[in-house]
Amino acid sequence: MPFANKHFIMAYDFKRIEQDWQKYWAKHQTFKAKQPQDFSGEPKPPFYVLDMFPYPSGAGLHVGHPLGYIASDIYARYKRHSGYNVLHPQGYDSFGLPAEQYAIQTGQHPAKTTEANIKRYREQLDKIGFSFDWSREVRTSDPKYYKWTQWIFIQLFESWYDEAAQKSKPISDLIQIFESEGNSEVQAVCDGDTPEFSAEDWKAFSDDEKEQHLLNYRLTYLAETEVNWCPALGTVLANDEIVNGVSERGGHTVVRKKMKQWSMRISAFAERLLSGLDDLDWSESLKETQKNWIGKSVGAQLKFKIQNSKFLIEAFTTRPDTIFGVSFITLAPEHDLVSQITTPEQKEAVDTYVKAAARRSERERMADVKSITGVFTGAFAEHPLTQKPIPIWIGDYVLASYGTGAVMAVPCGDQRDHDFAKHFGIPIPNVFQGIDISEEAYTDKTNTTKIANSDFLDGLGVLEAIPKAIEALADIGAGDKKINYRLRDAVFSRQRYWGEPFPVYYVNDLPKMIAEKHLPLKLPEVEKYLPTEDGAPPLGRATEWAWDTETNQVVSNDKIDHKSVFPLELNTMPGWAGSSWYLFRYMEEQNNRDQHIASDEALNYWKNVDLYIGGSEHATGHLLYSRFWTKFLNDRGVLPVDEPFKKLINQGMILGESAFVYRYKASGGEGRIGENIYITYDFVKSIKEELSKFENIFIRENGIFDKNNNIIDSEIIIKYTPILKKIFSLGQSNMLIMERSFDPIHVDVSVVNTSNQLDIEGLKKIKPEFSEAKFILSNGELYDANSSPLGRSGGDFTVSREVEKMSKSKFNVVNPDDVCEEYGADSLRLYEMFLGPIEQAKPWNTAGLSGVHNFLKKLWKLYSQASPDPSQGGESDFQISDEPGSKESLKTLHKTIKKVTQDIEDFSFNTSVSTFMICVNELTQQKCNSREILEPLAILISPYAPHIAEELWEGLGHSEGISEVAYPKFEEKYLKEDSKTYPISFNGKMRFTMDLSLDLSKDEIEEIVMADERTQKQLEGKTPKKVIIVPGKIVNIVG
RNA sequence: GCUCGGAUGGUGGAAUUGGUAGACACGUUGGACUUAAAAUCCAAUGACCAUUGCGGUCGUGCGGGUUCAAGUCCCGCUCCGAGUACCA
Repeated sequence: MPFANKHFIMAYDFKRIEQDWQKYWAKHQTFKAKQPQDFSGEPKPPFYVLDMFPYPSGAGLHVGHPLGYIASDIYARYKRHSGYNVLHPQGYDSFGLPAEQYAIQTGQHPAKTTEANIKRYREQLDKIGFSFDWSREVRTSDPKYYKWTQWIFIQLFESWYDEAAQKSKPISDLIQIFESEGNSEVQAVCDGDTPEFSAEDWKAFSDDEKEQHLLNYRLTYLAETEVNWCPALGTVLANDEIVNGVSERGGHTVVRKKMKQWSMRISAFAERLLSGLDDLDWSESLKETQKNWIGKSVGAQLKFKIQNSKFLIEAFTTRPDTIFGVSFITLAPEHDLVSQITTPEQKEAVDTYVKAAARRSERERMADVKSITGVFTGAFAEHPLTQKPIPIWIGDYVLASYGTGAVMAVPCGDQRDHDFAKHFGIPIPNVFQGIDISEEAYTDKTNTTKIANSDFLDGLGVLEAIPKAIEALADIGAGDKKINYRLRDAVFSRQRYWGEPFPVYYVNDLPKMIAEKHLPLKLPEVEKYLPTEDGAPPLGRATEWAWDTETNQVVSNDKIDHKSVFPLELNTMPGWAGSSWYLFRYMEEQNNRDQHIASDEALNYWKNVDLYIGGSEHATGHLLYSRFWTKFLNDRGVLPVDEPFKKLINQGMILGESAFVYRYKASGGEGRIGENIYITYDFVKSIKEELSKFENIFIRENGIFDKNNNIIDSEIIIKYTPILKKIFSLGQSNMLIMERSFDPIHVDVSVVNTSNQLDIEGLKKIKPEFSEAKFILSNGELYDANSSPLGRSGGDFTVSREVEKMSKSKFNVVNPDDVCEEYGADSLRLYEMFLGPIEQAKPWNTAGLSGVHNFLKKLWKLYSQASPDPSQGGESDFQISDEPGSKESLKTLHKTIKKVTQDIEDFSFNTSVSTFMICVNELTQQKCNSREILEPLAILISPYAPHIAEELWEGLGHSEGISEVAYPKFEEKYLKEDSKTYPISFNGKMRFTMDLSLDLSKDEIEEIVMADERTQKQLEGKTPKKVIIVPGKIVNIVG
């Protein structure tokens, strides 16, 4: 902490207390969850509280990370007090890109850095006093763990999806069906271009052909998918690694290119992923996000013949009723047919366009609605009902990965089609009765809209026309009803080193699985973590990366003979592989994990996560993938549940308050002062305000002028003239100052105090580039390397602040270790909760910590009237009376029990901290030291501030820890009120209050209120029109 | 662009089912204690007007609406944040 070198003598010695109890918990394994077989008598009901999987980054934890952990810890501790056997584990999602990037830069093995990062994470977590059961820790990069990730991959490979049964089934079942009846009848989810075959055909296929066909059905399969390819780096980039269309590292061009990759057939589960949401206790907004992501839409898939060609274009539409309004078709530039149907005259234009489109990211294309681009292919499709020719265009607003990559464009009914048609002068036929579509499309879908100019659909409402149109199209084989999902199959290959290897080798280019008993297939060693020179993934650098099918071992690549030794897969799995099933691994204890994900007893006992807390940024990634894998593993009998997380709470982000110093930048060639002058923000702020009036300012020997050479005589300028002259005294007689003369530069928040003053020497210590810098202080003095830091003449140097995401690169990270050091873990825990609602984003402000810290001191005092000085080795001197609590104190206590219990159930932790503050303030006022009150209070607060609670509990004379003591019971009788302070309002405005008995009837209240002289004064003799009385709430007199 | 959130004093936030806006803290100011500082305690603190006192007007991002009563419900906007399919 800035400038903090204070040693207070405090009665509440949090350092000693927190260390002692953290040791005690570790020694007694206080938070170790029991397995069902561990209970000798009556078993406790299970309750599973889980935090989202942390990635152990090199930066360590900042105060934003523990927010969710503290909330879940409070809930877990509360559940222990309420008699549950709580499973509250923690582990690491330890595969990932950052470790690999670091490995590329430094050559260090990612396993090594990951190990070090985990160690640091653990130290930081331990200091906060979480009630984690560490005996069950998992790490995704541990071969004992990823053995089972690989195993699940194999199960997916060995499965297909039976659409009729809505269930995944073993692939052997499908083979049987193929043998007996071919594939024409089976309702299986498969690739769009799967050809039909009979039982005879099947039997006649070679083994390789059979395998080729089965790949169309397997739940994980190889397919051509588009990736962001960076030729210069020879690798595929994440969208994250692309900034403004070029690679973040090096700024190289990125193009989209097709690559053969593993995919997961998550789309098969779309309907179940959607309907399963209904039974989940998740926030409506999160469910809504998933619903929209899955994107179910009902419509028709239409086929358009292409004139003079054997090809068909398939397009999905939700508006088959507008079929007579089609005036063109747009294909995605990547669409397979583009090269086949483009006419020679249009070839050049189309090729150019396709190339340009490949350079734009999908997101860019989606976001950009303003520029309308496209090219005519020269080809025409045929309208299925009118046989009229329809021009085929390509346009980058159509995405290849969405639907069929083709749009049947109806400009009168869709705004983008309308814009496109207008831009290229394509006709816009109107199919709506009495609607003007000359300016914009008409997108209303209600039945009151009647269809026109549409042959047999004329006069029908939209909702009646849709089925009729589908029927007509189906009759001539041009289309059918179809449910479409936006959700696409998930690409599962990564061209990375630091991930799970696929348990796959290739025979004749066809993938074969390594037998389960030979798992795990361990990650090989490589000399560099970069892709190979010819663009293969990093595993292409491994010299020992071939599979010997006779010895069932990884052997040297030299031995590859494609007879018994085959090449292994070079890609690795994505981050979400390990995190999609980790919750089930925790259910089993470490020593019983070899033979399975977890034992059936464990899986059946814990079932799924009762409470999951994590960020909403996982809404469409992790939370969808893990639901998918859970459903799959449930289908295949591995898991007893089909949803992973019953209740889910999203934690908001904690933002950082970045600090900026302002560097003077000489501009326009007029300034020759070094670039290393920093100016206090008070000054920059004032001068910037002035600049908004004058645009820029010239400083000359004879005064300060605006750009028209008029002397400026503003107050501020006069005030700052000495400083301005000082800044520029270094030689220039003619200086220009403009808005951009002051560059904000991030500085570390640790060298700035709560009054926004910079510790210049501190900054120089951590940032050597500032050692020669000159600082202009608020009193106009110059502070530089030559002037003695001790000789400062009272001037401050201030910074400006801005709320931003907390990140290392913005130097606004606050480390929880520092907070624990200065205020203690209990203060940190309380403060993180006190900051605001758990689900809301909020800025971190260290200054506020003293509030909760003071509260803990007051709490301590309540129990120990006169504690001796702990630095003298004094024991806590608790002053507890065995007298019963006063009526008042009992009321305070029970009010607190009621509110805090309700708050925990509602995850409203910030308000419970306030409630504790009110409670302690009241009890202090009441001079309460009764055991009857203070014992339940210690239990109430123990989920929030467990260390102090344990210490108080011990001080109260208990030898067993507090963590499983029964939670206090609320009793209504202590809160009984017999009167209420009524607000008396006139026309809705409160004017005064009156204490009235709650036994009074409406009429009695009215009588008393009307008789009051204040009422008469307000009414000024007038008779009120109406008097509204809500007993127990309010009186409103309407005049 | 699309999807999902959010906006209340100088700051973080509170406010049950529509019923006393600003609880609880931070900060600031003043005071007590002290040689002094820290710590601690007490008081004031939405803005404006009035003031000896009583009091009054405005006020929950903006513009409308419903209601006896709106931070809360409805309609239309503005700005900010997250996600957008290879960051985790």
